[in-house]
This record gives sequence, C-alpha cells and structure tokens, in this order.
Amino acid sequence: MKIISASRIIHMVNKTHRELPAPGSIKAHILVAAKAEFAQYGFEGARMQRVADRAALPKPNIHYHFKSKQQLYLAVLERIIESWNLAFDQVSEASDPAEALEAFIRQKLRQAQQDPAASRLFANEMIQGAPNLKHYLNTSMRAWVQDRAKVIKQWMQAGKIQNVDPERLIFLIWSATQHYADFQVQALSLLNRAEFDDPVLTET
Amino acid sequence: MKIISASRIIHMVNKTHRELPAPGSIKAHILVAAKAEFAQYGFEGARMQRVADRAALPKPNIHYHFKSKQQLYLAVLERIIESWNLAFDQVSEASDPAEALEAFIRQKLRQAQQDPAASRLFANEMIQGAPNLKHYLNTSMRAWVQDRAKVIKQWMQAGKIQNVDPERLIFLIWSATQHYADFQVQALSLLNRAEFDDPVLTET
DNA sequence: GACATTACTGACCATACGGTCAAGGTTTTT
DNA sequence: AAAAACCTTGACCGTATGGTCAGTAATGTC
Repeated sequence: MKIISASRIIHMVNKTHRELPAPGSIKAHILVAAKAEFAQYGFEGARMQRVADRAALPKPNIHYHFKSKQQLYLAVLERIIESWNLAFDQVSEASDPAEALEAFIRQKLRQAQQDPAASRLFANEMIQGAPNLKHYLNTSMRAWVQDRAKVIKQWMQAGKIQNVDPERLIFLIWSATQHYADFQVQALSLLNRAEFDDPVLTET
Repeated sequence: MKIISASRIIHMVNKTHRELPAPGSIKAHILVAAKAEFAQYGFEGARMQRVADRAALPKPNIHYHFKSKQQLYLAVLERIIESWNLAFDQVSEASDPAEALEAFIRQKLRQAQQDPAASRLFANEMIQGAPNLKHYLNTSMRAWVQDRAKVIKQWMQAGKIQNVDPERLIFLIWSATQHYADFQVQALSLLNRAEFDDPVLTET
C-alpha cells in the first residue's frame, strides 16, 4: 500500500471539496480582501490594484490565483451564497411561530453583523439588477421563499398568527435586518454613535 | 424703464434660483441620465461615456455643463436631497399616530416607486460609507430624526402607541420601503413577477 | 449687422485600468 | 538530488478612462 503524505491528503481534500479554498490559504485571504473591495465599490467600481493592496500582495499575484476580475467576483459571490445556504434553517408547520420567527430574525441579524461586507456586496449586486445572480434568484432562492411562505400560510390557517402576506413578511424581515449592515454609516451617524452594541450575540 | 426680454427673465430666474437647472433644460436632462448611471454603478463604477450615451450627447458636452465627474455626482446628489427635503412632512404630538405613520409610510413608498434610481443612488452612497453625505447625515438628517423621535416618544407617554425605540421604528419604515426600490429585481424574481402593481398610488 | 456670449463637438492627451509574461523562487514528489 | 509542480514578482502591454482643446455653430444684445 502506498503511503500518502499529510500534505497530499490536504491537497486531495481541497480538490475533492469542489475547489473550495482552505480557510488559511492565500486564495481564502484574497477572497476576503476582494469581498471588502467589491462590497464597497461594486463590480465596476472595484479595482484589482486595491484588492491587491488590501491583501498586501503584488497585483499579478491576484491574477495568478484568479484568472480575471469577473472570475474573482464570481468566486466571492459563490462563497457568500454558499455560507448563506449553510444556514438553511428547518422550519415546519409544527414549529412555534414566535420562536421560529425570532430565531430567523436573530440569525439574519447575526449574519449582517458578523459579515456586513457580504450583505453590502449582495446589495450592490441587486442594485445593479443581479446580472450574476438572476439564476440563483429564480431557482433556489425562490424555492426557499416559497417553502417558508407555505409554512407561514399554514400557521395562518391554523389560527396561530394573524393574516399577512407571507412573502411581504419575509421581505420585511430581510430589509430590516440587512439595513443595519448596508446603511451602517447612516444609522450610526443618525444615532450619533461610534458603533453598535451587540444585543444579538449576547442572547445566543 | 428698460424692457427685459422673456428669455432674459428666464435667464435671471435660472440664475437667481441658486443655479438650479430649469426642468426642461439640457442640464436637467444630463442630471437624469447621470442619476441612472450613478444609481446603477456607484460613483467609481459610473462611466462618463455611459452618461453621455444615456443622454444621447457627445461626451465633451457633459463636461461642458459639469466640470468633472465628481461635480456631476454632487449635483445629482444635491438634487435628490433637495427633493426629499421638500417632502419634510409636518407632524406633531396632536397628530393621530396611525394616520401620521400611514401617511409617512405611503409617502416613502411613493418616493421609492416614483424614483427608484434616487433611492438606489442613496443606497450606494451609504454602502460606500457616505463619503459625500457625512455632513448631511450629521446635521439636517439627524435633526429630522430627532424631531420625529420626540413626537413618537410623546405619543408613547400619552399612551397612544406601544413602547418602541423611536429611532428603530423610523429605520424599520425606511428599510422596508426603500427595499422595494433597491432590491426590486430580487423581489420581482422571487415573486415571479414582471412588475409591481401600484397599490400605493391608487389610494392617494 | 456687428459683437459677445453661450452651446456644441471631433480629435486628442495623460493616466489608470485589467491583464500578461518571463524569469526566478519554493515546495512537493519520486 | 533531480524533476515536477506550484508560487511569486517586476516590468510591461493594449485599451478605456476622465478630462481638454481648438474650432464651429447658435443665440442673444445693442
């Protein structure tokens, strides 16, 4: 039997896991820098040189790991969507509405707080008309919404909650939670604060 | 007495009104094109050539009317803020909370619907950290929020509404209403629709 | 109708941009 | 230790970008 080195195994694991960059790798490091840049300036406004500066690397280095700006952007986007899909919470008719909705809201708020750049990048993509996420919106995301909407409707029919448009309820929660990531400067300025307290995380 | 021609009067009116471009003028036309471009791509992502194309004008023409990209952007921003300030609704403790809040929500929703580009441009500016609106946020906008918050607190003390954080209530309304402008593609995709009906305007 | 002002535009410029390349390191495999 | 694979980088390239300019047309003034 052949002896396989540890590095080889790591290599295989990296490869078999659909090319997902290892957490500590340079690729992952670049993706973090790129996420911040794309989140702030959008795809067209982002500059590869600034991505390089943020990552503290020479520019050609970025192009070695990611063929083009477009590909880098897609890699960042894919990573965000994937991390959101991981939090694909399980709710059913049997769940208690108050509990389930509170959990959902807290989760969304935590996401917005822990990774505001991801939320801002997504906002940028939507504002531009979702040129790279149309398919995602029309397939898995729509399915997700319809699933939750069905449960909410069942709650309504069972008299557990008041009648509301289920999709609008979901949009309301999304908008309210993402607002604190996307419009952070505004909220902080208007409240005359330097930063937010952390009321979400203290209760988890 | 000197006779002043009509065009001369128009010219004077234009000038005395703080250089506000006349509604039908070329400047106003360019500003509309620029608003759309800046709203979609943000300041850094916007291209002067695309602004020119949108306005169906040669590029140097844009630079004739607006010295630089930065100045054009500021002109667009100023116009948006001004139009929002015009809708500075008057509310007092005596107002009926339900009525006042509904009016506020409808107004915001109407704004988002009638000029989604303005809402998106503002969102872009906030996502980038409000580099051009920090002052506005810290002065007139903050004052506006504090004013409304005071009224809401008075309503609470008079037992007219339940206890809530007044600023958070305002943010909730803002986020929910702007959401339909900023994330229009998302909402339409998820609802599997081509466009929204017009439930707001039908009731005004 | 002469003068001045305002408005327009094709051709152009310096720089910044995304991207490439060849040459040299470093690490891994055999 | 040699070969192979992978990684890093300064210098460079073609093009797109914001912006300019000189020349022209239109408009307004007396």
